Amino acid sequence: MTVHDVAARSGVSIATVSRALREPHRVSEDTRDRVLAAVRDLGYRPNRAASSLRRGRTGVIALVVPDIVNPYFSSLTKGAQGLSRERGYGLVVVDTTELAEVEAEEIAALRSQIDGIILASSRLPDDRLAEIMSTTTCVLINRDLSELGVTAPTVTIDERSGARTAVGHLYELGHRRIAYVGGPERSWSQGRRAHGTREAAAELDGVTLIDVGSFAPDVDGGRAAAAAARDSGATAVIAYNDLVALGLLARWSETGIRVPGDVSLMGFDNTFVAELSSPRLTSVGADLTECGELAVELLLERIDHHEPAEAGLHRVVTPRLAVRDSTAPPADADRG
Amino acid sequence: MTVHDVAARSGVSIATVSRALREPHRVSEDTRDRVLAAVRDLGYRPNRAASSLRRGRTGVIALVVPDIVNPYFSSLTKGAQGLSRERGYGLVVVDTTELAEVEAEEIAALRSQIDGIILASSRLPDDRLAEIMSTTTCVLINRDLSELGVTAPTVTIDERSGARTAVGHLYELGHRRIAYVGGPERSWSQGRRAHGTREAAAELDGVTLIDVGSFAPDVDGGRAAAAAARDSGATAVIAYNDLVALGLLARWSETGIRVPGDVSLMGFDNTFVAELSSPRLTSVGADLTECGELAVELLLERIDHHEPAEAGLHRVVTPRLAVRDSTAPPADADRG
DNA sequence: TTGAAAGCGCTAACAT
DNA sequence: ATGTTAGCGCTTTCAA
Repeated sequence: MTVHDVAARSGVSIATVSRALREPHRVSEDTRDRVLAAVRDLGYRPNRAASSLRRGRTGVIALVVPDIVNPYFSSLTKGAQGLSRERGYGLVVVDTTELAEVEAEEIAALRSQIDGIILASSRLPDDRLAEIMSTTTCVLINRDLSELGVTAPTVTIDERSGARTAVGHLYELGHRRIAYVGGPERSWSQGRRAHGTREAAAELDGVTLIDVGSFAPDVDGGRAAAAAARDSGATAVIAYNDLVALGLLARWSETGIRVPGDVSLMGFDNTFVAELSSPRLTSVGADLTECGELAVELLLERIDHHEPAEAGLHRVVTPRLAVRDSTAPPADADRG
Repeated sequence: MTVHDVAARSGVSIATVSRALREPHRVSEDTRDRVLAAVRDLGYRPNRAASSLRRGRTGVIALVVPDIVNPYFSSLTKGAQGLSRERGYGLVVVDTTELAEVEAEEIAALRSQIDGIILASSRLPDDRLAEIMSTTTCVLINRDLSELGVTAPTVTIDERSGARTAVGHLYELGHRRIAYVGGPERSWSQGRRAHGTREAAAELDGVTLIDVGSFAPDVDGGRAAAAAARDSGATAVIAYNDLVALGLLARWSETGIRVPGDVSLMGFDNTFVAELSSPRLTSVGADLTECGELAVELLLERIDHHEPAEAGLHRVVTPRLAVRDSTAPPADADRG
């Protein structure tokens, strides 16, 4: 099935077939109808390879994530996939298994074969990333190179706002002694979240924030932090993410500590795992599906309208609070 | 960067450049070295669109899944992605959001633009699927059309074996009254798992299996089934999948029923969520990453060696038991 | 072992 | 409004 078949069937030239498909308005209504009818009848689909070769565009974009099994990234992927499909673009997903080398290699391999790349939570150092940004059409998620003078389209989550929301929620419940169980020190989100909680606590009357330290960003990290978090004497604990919170919850439940009876607990990210436990986790997080969509939108804007990597191509997503069952007023609330 | 640049730099014709890359053995060692050096120096990468157009192959395969956020499918995706990358193929991921229509439409759109498709847990009816199989290079995961006379490459999980393993594990612990909380009636896995548990129970001395009914395959389904499962009087419960098990666990914990103290609990699939709870879930499941890899392997075999859709292109993966903390001997074990 | 040349299917100038 | 035509970059006969 080629343009020739369609042309023959509808009695026009192949150029008209191509036009009827790509620029319908540049063709008379009559011919257009005939061509489109032939297209339908024959089940014709333009050959993407030929089109790509000629146009210099592939109609494919890539999404690079550290770990697709992580619900954070699979949600992002879902959003990106949905919108790119809607816009007629193919989405190639690359899982780097958290390895910066794999990421760099894949980006290099993909660069010339696709129209653009979305890099989610890149594990690459700033300088390598800046270099890539200058030679590739791409959008960053969870990364901001503006301090480096590199102005790239980005989707970021306002982690500080999220941290404030988390602390504020606990404050309003009556908590004054709050612990924060941190994630990996080098993590971008961890920096923002730790800073945000500290800052929010400092601005609130009589709130003490205890930093429990850095832990692995998974259930085991949470389990490892459980004792220290409890010993901090806090009436409420904020975990680096939902998985860490679940780890805390699991370990505490094994040692007889009740949530929210003895201590309130909050997660970050509000992924679906927050709904899995008992009590269900109160969590604050951005709509990751939306983040994925925004990234695609930004990228396609840049691709379709040939927009340069100007400033203004930023989207900041504000995390929202999902109150569930793991937070409640502190036990001594009515006494205090 | 084109073949011409490389040709010029290494003093050969473009044909030789192409050969040095695609059929190294058909080029003298000397020239080959020179060409490859030029390739490296220039950072040349063959243009995929041009190559595709000429060869009639795209070097891209697609993976179609109902829901990428479901850990079952994200694990599958991870495996498929890893192997296809290793083999030099791009992987386009499509999330159908559980909609058969979207699935059908996407398959039609992709068909001519890629080398093959992997359909995971297709939501399409048998006849539609059979039709697709006959006109497309593809591999099925979790589906078997052989009863329909359609012989397609498939990766299936031996659900019956898994069910036997689950029942056997509980039997050995001393359980004799076992309940099964089923998933959606129309689900392929549900049929096999329900049947397998029933069968295994029938073969074991004095085991009663109670079918609690069909529920949604998620946490809410588990919560909804909690009372009925408990009222069945079983000393152990097998859930349709890990999420359902987690729902049972959560609801029970809220109503004062202890696991495994009062009742043992097993999940299916052994996804990462089984590690999230307290107690951690004993679960039986196949290595989904491996299933994804197998599917890619099967598909590439078919693509690369032009193998017809012969029988023999089947892989059956046997689920393995992961014993964690949610199963233990029944409370009256030493009394009985 | 290497080179010359045809063309994969499409799009976009250019011509009518 | 429509047709003619020249390639996009590569692979692959065919010839040398």
